Amino acid sequence: MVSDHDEMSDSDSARVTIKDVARAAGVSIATASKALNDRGRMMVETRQRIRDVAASLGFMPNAMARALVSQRSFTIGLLTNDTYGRFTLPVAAGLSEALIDRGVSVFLCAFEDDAERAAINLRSMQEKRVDGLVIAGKRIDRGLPIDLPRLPMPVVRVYSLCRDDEIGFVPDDLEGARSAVNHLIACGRRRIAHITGPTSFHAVRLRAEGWTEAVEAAGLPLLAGPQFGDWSEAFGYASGERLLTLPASERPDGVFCGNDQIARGLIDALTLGGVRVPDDVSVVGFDNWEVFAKATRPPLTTVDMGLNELGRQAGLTLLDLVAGKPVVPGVRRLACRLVVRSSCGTRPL
Amino acid sequence: MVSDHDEMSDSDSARVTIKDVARAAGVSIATASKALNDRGRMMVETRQRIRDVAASLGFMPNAMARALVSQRSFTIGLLTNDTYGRFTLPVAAGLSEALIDRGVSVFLCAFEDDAERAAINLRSMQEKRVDGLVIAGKRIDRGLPIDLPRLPMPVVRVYSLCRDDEIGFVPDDLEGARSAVNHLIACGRRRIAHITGPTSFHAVRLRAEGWTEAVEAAGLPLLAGPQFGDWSEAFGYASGERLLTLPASERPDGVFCGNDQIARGLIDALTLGGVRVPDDVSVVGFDNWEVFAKATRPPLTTVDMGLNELGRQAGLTLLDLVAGKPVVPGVRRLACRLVVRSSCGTRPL
DNA sequence: CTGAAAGCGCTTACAG
DNA sequence: CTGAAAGCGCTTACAG
Repeated sequence: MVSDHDEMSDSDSARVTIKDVARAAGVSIATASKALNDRGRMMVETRQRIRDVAASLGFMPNAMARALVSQRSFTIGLLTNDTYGRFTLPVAAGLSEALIDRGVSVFLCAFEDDAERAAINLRSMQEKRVDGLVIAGKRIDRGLPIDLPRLPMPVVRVYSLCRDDEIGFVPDDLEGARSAVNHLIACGRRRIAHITGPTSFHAVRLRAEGWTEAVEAAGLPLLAGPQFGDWSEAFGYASGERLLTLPASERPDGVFCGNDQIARGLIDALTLGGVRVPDDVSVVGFDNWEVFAKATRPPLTTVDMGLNELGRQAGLTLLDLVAGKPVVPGVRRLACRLVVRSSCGTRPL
Repeated sequence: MVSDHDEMSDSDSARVTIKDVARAAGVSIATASKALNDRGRMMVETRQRIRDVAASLGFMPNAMARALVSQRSFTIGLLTNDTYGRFTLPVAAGLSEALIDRGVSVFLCAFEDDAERAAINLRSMQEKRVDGLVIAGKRIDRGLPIDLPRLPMPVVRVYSLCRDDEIGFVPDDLEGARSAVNHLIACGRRRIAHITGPTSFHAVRLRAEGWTEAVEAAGLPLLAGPQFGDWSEAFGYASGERLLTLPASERPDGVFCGNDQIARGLIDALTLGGVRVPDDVSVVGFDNWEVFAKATRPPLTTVDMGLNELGRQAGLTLLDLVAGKPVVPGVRRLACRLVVRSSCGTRPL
């Protein structure tokens, strides 16, 4: 049987309270509190002695007691419907990293798109008195399947739909797309196609717009326009097979794909059909999902959305809000970053 | 400026305390508490009236106050060094789903293999008085980069090294491997190879053992023995190219791969070399990482480790421990499940 | 410079 | 059946 944790020795830190520290140091509780929190004025030796005693006793302040009086729990909730964390995980990593240094911990509430579970999680966060909420989604044009009835705490959104009076962080898809296309152009490509996901996604429309703008700005042809499909490797593969049926003169020499999976499928089909990447066709992806991007043959040049940074910024902004600092509402579009690998060949200097 | 959350109306639920409920219902605080917690004896009408009042006021009990007196925070910590969540995310999903129904929330503490950050997170969990800790890793033969100095709360491990006197949950790699090989045999394969990760992983050794046992039990040849390499698609691809150089008679007709990425690379190389999967060679993977397994051409038959269930069980066991129930120490190996897709052909009935 | 007291929002014996 | 009181572990004015 396992019960180590309740056969406590005297040094059991969880049970040491500030009262024990005060007694051991021969001071009052109030003084102990002040010494440990570096507040008020007192003799340096007294302060140091109290701290030494606390350390030797293994004292750890009870955050819940502290929260009760300070009305700050030093916790926040991360609500997401992205259970498998394709987007949320990098966001969560950036978020907690930024917050842990400030003593705040994050509750992870992930639920499939199930309104009831969402409500349970939300209620739980309210009872636990989180200082704020980060709401993270898996697309920028959808909210979560809960309405948030005037929550009594600040909310920040990440990679999710965001009303004008709310605060949100999303990647700058438009600029990311432009940089992908400009890279293809810099690599000497002139016939640049765009193969991407379903038009119902706002991200798809933004990326297509970026493609259009950059292609037109360079005075190049828009070819057949963006090819919309779904986000899968299978669609990329099918698109590749279609390109193979084109006469070589009508084939694009560069393809900007809406995500890495499409790019992967496309490259596989081209390779199998004897078209060389990047020699014959350059390909750029979107997402920098490393497990895909690095494993593609050749490794994929792709656009990184900076999800980590999105999480970090969201966390810091939420903290500002909690502290009562004024924050301008609206959505922030954070810069994407092109990660160059080998699928476009070398950019001429 | 955004500050909705502090322009509170009277119905602001976060500020409604049990005192408000008691006053509005015309009873004492103690009575209100009893009514809301369904404890003690009292007139049903009184109880109901108090509840109605609480509901109409939007009362939500302050979990921290409650925790302070009950000495139970109804939170647990999930400590992991698997920042990108390949393993931890399914575990976390299973864990929180099992716990949310019991009112317990989970703190996510992910850190790269960085002892200092680990220590900060651990300390934070202790100050927040989590009821217990789940420690999740990314391999079954390594602990986290922290030593856990006799923690004052129960600990359960998932997908991580586990001492005999601790409690841990891991997948049954041995049996999972056997079931993969037996499936190949049932599909009529006789020359079954094993291509897998580095021998330094205990999981690799267990899976190789399962392969050996199942192959020998069927009276089939062990061929060249397991081919150890790394976990990458690139290694799978190189292995496929090597198989292509073999005379057809010496080629395996079935391959059990140590993970899905190796299987993916292998299949790509075979396909490119004109060897058909599953017609000429059947392939089974390990992990059921859906984004890979489903996108492979053909879709991959593979072993699912049941990480969700691992998380669920870990959560429930941790709750037992918290409740003081005796739990037999040691590591539990949970069954894996073969997910049949198309990479092995049809199993003859 | 230090301490006694009140209070954060609850629950739990214990009286009535 | 109901309520007054003590207490969970802290912090924060406020006195001394």
